[in-house]
Order: sequence, then C-alpha cells, then structure tokens
Amino acid sequence: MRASQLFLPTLREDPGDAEAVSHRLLVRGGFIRQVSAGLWTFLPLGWRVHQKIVQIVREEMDAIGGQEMLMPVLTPAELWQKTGRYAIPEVFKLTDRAGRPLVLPLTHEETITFHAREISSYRQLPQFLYHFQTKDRDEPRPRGGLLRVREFIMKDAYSFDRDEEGLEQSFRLHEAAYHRIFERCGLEYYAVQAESGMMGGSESADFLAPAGSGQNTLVTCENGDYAADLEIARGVPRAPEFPERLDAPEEVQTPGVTTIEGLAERLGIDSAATSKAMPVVRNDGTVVLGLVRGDDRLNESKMAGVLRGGFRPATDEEIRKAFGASGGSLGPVGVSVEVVADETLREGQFVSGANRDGVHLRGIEAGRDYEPRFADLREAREDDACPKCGGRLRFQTAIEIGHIFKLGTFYSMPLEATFLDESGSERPLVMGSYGIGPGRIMAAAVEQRHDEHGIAWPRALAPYEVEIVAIGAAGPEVTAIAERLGEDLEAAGISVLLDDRDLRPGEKFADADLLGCPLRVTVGKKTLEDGRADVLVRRGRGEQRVPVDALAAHVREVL
RNA sequence: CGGGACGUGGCGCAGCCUGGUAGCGCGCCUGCUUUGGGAGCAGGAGGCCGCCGGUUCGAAUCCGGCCGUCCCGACCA
Repeated sequence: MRASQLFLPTLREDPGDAEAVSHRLLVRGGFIRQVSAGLWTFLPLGWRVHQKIVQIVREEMDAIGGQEMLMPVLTPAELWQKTGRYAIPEVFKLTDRAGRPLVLPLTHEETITFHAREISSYRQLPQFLYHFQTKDRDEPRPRGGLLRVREFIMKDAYSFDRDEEGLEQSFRLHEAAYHRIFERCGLEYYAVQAESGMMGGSESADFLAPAGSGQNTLVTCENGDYAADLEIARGVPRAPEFPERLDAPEEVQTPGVTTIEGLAERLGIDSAATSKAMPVVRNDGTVVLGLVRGDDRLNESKMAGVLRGGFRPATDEEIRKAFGASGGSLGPVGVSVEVVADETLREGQFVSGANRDGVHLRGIEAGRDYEPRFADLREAREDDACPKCGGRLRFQTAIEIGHIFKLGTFYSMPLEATFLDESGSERPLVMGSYGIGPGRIMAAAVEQRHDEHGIAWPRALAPYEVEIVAIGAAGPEVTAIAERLGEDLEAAGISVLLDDRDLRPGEKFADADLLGCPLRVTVGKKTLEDGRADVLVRRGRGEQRVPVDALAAHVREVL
C-alpha cells in the first residue's frame, strides 16, 4: 500500500479531549475517529488492525469446532421480554412504523436461543455457534476512546450442551481457545474468576489485560500464583493486635467519636481490632447491617452477591429508625435487622458501636454477643497477603478483553429451547456464552506497547508488518528501488506500507514511529550508495544496514 | 444520574474578567529554494465564535435556558 494513496489523517498534537494513552495514540495515528460520545469510526488503518484481530479469533474459534454465522442487530423485543432482559436500562429500545417494539442487543443470547429451538435431539449436541456482530449499549458514561463505547463489534459464541458436564467441557474448550487468542495477539493478560453481572448464570471467567487506563482493578500475587478482579479478590489481612479479652461486652463513653481512626486513638487500640457497621437497604426495602473490620472497606459487589441483588446505603432517617442511633455509633449487638459479618470478624473480640450516640462496646464476640451470617465482604487491599502463598499482592488497572460464562438454562428455559434425551424426555439446553471485543484488544495492545513516539504493535496486530520510508528528494531511482523492495517483501508474504509521500524525512520518521509497524526500512541516496537499506526495529530501535538483495531474507528473520 | 471542566477555521489554543473591525501556532492551496528526525521565503483559501432567547446603540465577551463533549463518581454483557 502506498501512503500517498491512503486515507491516513495523522495528527501532530494530541486531541484535546483524550486522556487514555490508547485513545490519544489511536486518534493521532489516524486509526480511529470519534463521531459522537462512545461512537467510533475505524479508519482504513484501524480497520486493518481490527480485522487482524478478528481473523485470529475466527481461526481459534474454528479450531475448536465453532461455526460462524450472522444474526441481525434489530431484534424483536418479545424475545427480551421473555428473558426479563428488556428491563435492563442499558438496552436501546425503539419501535418500527407500526409501533412494534424492537431492541438493539447488548449480546445475542436471546436470538441464538431462538434459533437453538431447532436443535431437537441429544444426537446434535454439543453445538458451538458464533458471530461477529455489532452490539449497542446505552452506556451512562462512555469513556477512554475504545475502552468503553456505546456501539462495538463483538465476537460472541454460544455453546449448547445436554447437561452441566457437557457445559463444563465446552467452557474449558473455549477457555483454552481464549488463551491461544490472547497469546497470539501478543498481550500480557490474566484469566480471573469474575462476577456474572447481568448475564445470569453460575460461573464466569474474565480475561484482563493490565493497562495504564482501564476500568477494572486486577489483583495479582508477586509470585504469579493468584490473580483476581478486585471485585472478588480475597486478600489475607494482617492479624489485629487484640486488647485483653473480656468475659462480657463493656460500655465505653466515646462522645464526639464518629470515625474508626478517632475511635482507635481514643481507646488506644489497633484499628484492626474494631469493627465498622455499614447499614444498607435492599431493593425490597429491608435493612441489613454489613460488618467489616475497622481498617477494611466493604466491597460493594461482594455485598451485592451476598444479598443476591442490589442495595443502597441507608439514609440518616432510616438509620435512626432502625437502630435508634446515628451512623457513627452502630454495632451488631441487640439489633433486630439481619447482620452480615466479614470472615475476619469470626475470631477475636472487637470494639463496635453500641447503637447509642457517643457510646461503644468493647469485647464484642461473634457467636456470643451476636449471631451474624458470615461472608467474604471486605475489599482486598494492597498490603494484604496472597491467599495462596502469602506473597505480596499487586494492584493494577486493567482492560477486560474477554469474558466467558456458564449460563446454564437461564435463557433456554424462558425461551423453551429444549431437546429430547435418549429416554425421550424433554430437557432444556445447557448453555455457555463467550465474548471478545476486538476493539478492546486493540486498545489494550496500545496501552501495553507504546513509547513517547507512538505505538509499537505486536506483529500479529500490526496494520502492516513493514513500513518502507523512501527519503531524500525521493528521486526516481530511490522511489523505484523502494517500490521494488516493497514488491519483493510482498512476494515473500510480508505486508508493506510504502511511505512515498512528498514529505521531509523527519515527518515520515515521526509518522512511522506513531503508526508503529514492527519494522521500518529506510531507503535513501546514502544507503543506496553501497546498495543497502536501513532496517529499524520499532520496539527497541536497533538499526542495521542490510544489502538490498538480502533484505527480504533479513526482514523475515528479524520480524 | 450527582460533581467538575470545556465548546472560537481541519487540529491545538488565545481573546471573554473590563462589550466596539475575530487572532496565534500547526495543517491546507500556489510558486521558488530545501531534503536522513516534524524546513525557509513570498502569496493565498478557510470561521453560523455550539444553539435559542434576553440586556444593550452595539454581544465571541454580560444574563437565562437548552444542546454537545471530556474528566471524577454511581453504573458497567
């Protein structure tokens, strides 16, 4: 491809409204352009990268027996009403001229399950079906360029099995395929257990790529034996220094003390030997008291999991009504509401509020003074120890590049997608779903591989493997040789971008650095004096002068 | 949805406080010179100053409303 013919609007300066590195560099490099909040056009160069990713995903899905198809974006609302997902606020809803309600899908579970009704026998199982299709989401807040958008292309795959055992096998097959995909894309990534969110279903695994900008927090152990999303990460906190044990709770006057720090200081004790009460109200209006160690934070997604649904912090009036005290003086003893306590409170005696303003209780013991439901509620912290080996935990922001779910019969039951087993009895299909966002892989690659000059694509994703820069007053001789080199490389199966634009060398070099092709071949009068060209590795920037005749062989070697 | 910021040629910005002929850098077009890390000179094109309304003799500038975009948070298949 000739750069002079390419629609490649590169920018000398960062776009004013871009923060994330991938956002800045992809816009500057002419890969993408914004149309509106969360709506992006892939320009020719960006689309090449996108399609490279798509092809890798396609090959690996096909390799495990996936069958590619295509389902429409416009979808009758009826299907979504049956599964209950019509109520999700992120779903774009519209009507046709006759007033028939339609949705723009977040994912295609409903539609694929509609088709799966044509699976009628256990003999046809398992089935793996997938497509690459546009997804729309009415996001409350798009951000970060491609990191969080309102419309994007997803590869979503669906497995259909006769039972949980089959699903387990299908799930593992897809998991392995995902590992191969992300390896091939040249990304650093971690597979972690995850929340199932609005997908429904039992187990799910998230693939997270550490990145300077990201929506997730990835927790990993320095020894490499533990990785989790912060939403479910389990860290091991230090042991508290408990004061002397008491046979019964004892009141202490703590007027004006409303914070844990204040409390620990006032009583001269370790803040880890106190407990913190977080009153919340569930969707059905009932009040629950969450209890964590004083030096910990309540993790909201863990709490939502324990309560099996949404909740919000209780208001001051609700707190006063339920506990007869204000927020800073709450505790688990003698309350009428359900108490959910973090596992760290199982052993030992803690200080807690007495449910009277200005009064706390020492020596509170779970099981003796109150009967909580125990659960993992605390948010992991950076100074926690690894739950597997005791090593140090590391926190990084990360991009979610793939997510796989065991759905079970969440969709097949309401949509009545059933099959007959050997005994002739009708059973619902057991499903899994597996999603990858190529745009996010693209963003993650840029986040992980860039320098102050621009992008350094992994070879597998690069828009072109080699960029040839013809310089000097790119006279006819230089141009002719640059063109011939390009043809040689392409004949050897290497993709080439030839910068034949009438620009000064500095501008071409700057653009080449920005675009990030793995190799840059420079041809100019000086190199040609002795029949050579310069080959520069974008990453690491090692440059070598190579005879023109040996260029194709050399390029193949270092690429 | 709560908080904050911003909206001025294609891009990045100044001007606004204190109302009076719309400016700078980059890019773009033409010509000449130049050509191994974002050239120089000369000439030129291009702007509903986000939109609507108000105040005023007069509004990019002051006031009100709306819209849009970004950032933090809530949310997040």
